[in-house]
Amino acid sequence: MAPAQEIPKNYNFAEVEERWKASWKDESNYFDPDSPKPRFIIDTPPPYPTGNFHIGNAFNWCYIDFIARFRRMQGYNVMFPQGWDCHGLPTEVKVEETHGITKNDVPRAQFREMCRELTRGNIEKMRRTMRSLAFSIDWSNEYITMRPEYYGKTQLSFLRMLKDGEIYQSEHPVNFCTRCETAIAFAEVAYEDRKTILNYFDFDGVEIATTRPELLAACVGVAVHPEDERYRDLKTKKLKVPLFGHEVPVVEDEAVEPGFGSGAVMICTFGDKTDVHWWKKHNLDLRKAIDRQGNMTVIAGPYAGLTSKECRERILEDMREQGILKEQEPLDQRVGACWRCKTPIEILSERQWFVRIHPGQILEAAHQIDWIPEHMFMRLENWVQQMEWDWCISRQRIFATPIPIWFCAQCGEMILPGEDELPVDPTETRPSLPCPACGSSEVIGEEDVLDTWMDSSISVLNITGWDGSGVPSIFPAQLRPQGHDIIRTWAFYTILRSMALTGTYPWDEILINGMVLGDDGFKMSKSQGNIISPEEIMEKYGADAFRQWSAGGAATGSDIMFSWNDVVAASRFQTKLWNIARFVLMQLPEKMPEDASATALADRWLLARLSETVRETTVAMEAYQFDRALREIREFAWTVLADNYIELVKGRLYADDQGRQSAIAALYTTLDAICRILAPITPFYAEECYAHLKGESVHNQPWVDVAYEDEHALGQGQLLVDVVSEVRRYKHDAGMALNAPLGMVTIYAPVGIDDAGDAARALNATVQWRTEQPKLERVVDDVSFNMAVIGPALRQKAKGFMEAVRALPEDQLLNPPAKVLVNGEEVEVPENAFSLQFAFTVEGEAVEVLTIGEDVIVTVQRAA
RNA sequence: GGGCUUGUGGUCUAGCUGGUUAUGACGUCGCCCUUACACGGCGAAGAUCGCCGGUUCGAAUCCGGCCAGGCCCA
Repeated sequence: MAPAQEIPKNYNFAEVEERWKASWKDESNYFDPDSPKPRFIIDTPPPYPTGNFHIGNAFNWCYIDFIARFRRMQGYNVMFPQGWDCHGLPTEVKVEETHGITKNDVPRAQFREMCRELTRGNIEKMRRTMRSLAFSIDWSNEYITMRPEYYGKTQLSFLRMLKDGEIYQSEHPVNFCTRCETAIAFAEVAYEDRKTILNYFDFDGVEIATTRPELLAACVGVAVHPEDERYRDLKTKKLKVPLFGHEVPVVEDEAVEPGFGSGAVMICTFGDKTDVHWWKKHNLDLRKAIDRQGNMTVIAGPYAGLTSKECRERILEDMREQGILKEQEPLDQRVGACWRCKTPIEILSERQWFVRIHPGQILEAAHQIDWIPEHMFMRLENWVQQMEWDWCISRQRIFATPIPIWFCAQCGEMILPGEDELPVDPTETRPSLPCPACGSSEVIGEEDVLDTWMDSSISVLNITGWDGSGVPSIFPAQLRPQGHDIIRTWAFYTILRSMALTGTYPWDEILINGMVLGDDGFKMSKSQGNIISPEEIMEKYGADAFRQWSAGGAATGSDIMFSWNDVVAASRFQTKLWNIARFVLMQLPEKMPEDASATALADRWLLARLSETVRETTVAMEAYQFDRALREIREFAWTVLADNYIELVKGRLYADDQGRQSAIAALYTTLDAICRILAPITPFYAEECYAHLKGESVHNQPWVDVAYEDEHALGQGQLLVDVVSEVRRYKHDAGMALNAPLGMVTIYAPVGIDDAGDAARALNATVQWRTEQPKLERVVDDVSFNMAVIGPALRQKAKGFMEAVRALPEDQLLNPPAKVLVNGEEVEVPENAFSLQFAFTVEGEAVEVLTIGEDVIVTVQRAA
């Protein structure tokens, strides 16, 4: 314990946080694979290494750190790993930007190395922010998806699923970004509102409305509603496509809306998802009019080589010339666009790799997981139920995990590497054996790479030590924390792959956090100008204040608005708490006596309240209700400990009599406990305070266990506190300073109370506790009813009953009858149905009368 | 258009398995620099709990409709 004079007057968060950050050891947070303790494995999100650990990440990680620290103190063997989801387009784009090249200007291997280099630097920047925020990450379990040991596992998982028939390649329509020149999954399609033009034109005698005339060359049919009278004669006819001249069938489909446009729809391969649907259903031809770069193909005839936009204009011009363009009108529509570059996506038919989706199996697994909050499960359910086709996992990019496959140049046979050869890059190396089918050694390496979700969806398999041989012994993990924005991606894909590779669900619980909004209530974005970085907050108020905002800013699961107010309030709480701690430390002796115990009423009351607080906080932490936990702690520390208790016992502490030992014992226990229950939320503050108190690290302490049951202390202590605050209020109202001498205060309470002189010193008055009735005249002033008793007991008779009681004469109210008459019916008076409020009249001397609750009366006789 | 979700004093927020005067913070006003703290203490004002209807003795809380916002999707 540090001597009082060594305790600085002000809490300097910057100095304290810097000092502890430098002295904490990574090893204290390592998961111990050999530990007999129950394990708690957290499948933490691997962020994309942008170099900027933003406030949304920081908020998410605060939750994780609260849990990790709390569980460690509770005796769990916690794994809090840190992953980095490196692959992907943004890094490729950034590299192209900074080097002033395009990815095709340099060899693939060189381009990858440039991406790796950028990523390494970005990861380092983000690690620094994470350390400043005091996240107790297990750095021995860090994984980086671009490293061979990780993407080798991605490849292994690919081969396993390929062998199991869960992965296949096929020519199928896929969402395609013509700017990025890659296929993308539905999860990567962002929808945007756009204005477009609906063009009406003559299609071999039938009026057709389309927003995409450039796809005319890809027209493979015309659809009408089966009951549409206008097109009755068309049914079996073929129509000739204008400008191009090829013939297409007319098909009937219920899904055609007769009211929209002309009621006849042109089917192209492919304008939108509905086209894909009809194309499959009616078994139509495939005509590819747009290529991977977004240019028109040879089937577009004279328009070949044009961009789709140029083609559209030219076709409309030609239609106008031929007099078949009837009308044009503006139309609002939602357009699918690449989530990264916002280019409208095309649906192209491409040879791609797919993962099979089994909706039933995924939902069954998802049902075995506890979703917090519960309703987030529905988001997954809705997504799974409306999946239309399998997950396209191949990408035409460079910085990603290679698909570990070759094709025989002679016979086309697929050649797989041995699992012990992984990782491989089939564009750089050759298979170790010749083609098993024809013996040729001429091979073509697959150039396509894997969707990055193929990397990140095995995060939990990676941290639990999956090596391809069945289910890891520490699988499934205990918890997956993540945001609700990636339920349909990361959560969904992880469940899918866990089922495919281990046959079981990946985690016991999934905790979904909300999104962080700017202090203006809008999503943080550059264009909105409302971005606030964790660094900016830490610089002004420190990491602990930021962490308190994370804990207390919103209920778990709901979106949270950033608020400087809350951060300032958090910082003030730390200042207050620092002063409390300083006061306590100054009172404590050099060495705490072994046998010190709390005996006085107020001291026992404090411990009983502390016990309640610890119980509530523990329940809240276990349920991930960090806002509730923090509220409990603040309420206890500020109101109960500082405003009530310390004010009450100050006199006793100064007086240096025998009661001082009792108070010191209570304060010591309490400060120790506060440090510990606060440790998961404000690790720096708790550590600093605990160091002064005990000279040890609070993070090595077990979670608080103070079961202090004392019903009497709880009730009587509360009465003592209420009396003191009531008399203080009286002093305040009378215009007296709170420490002004008051004279005589007499408290008439039903039970005898020994307050060890605390009330007298706190009020600067002579205080007498009496159990007899005061010699005052009192009259019944009002009746208050206990609805919690009356409601269930009397139901619809409640109203009449209350009227009947109010009407009783005073003597009957004081001695209530067993029954009262309600609408001519005798109704029994339930126990504790009502209580009386009294008004007092003063006799003789000038005595002020205060009442507390129902049966405590305080008289104040002011000094002359 | 569909699914989920939210709507509480000036601002943000708790409560929402129904029970008398609705939580806390910031802000506002008044008094107080009492030897831990003025980043403090003691008080005060301020809310028809989005609107309408229903269930109930009793609704911020349950049900239905409407209005407004958010997220995800078509």
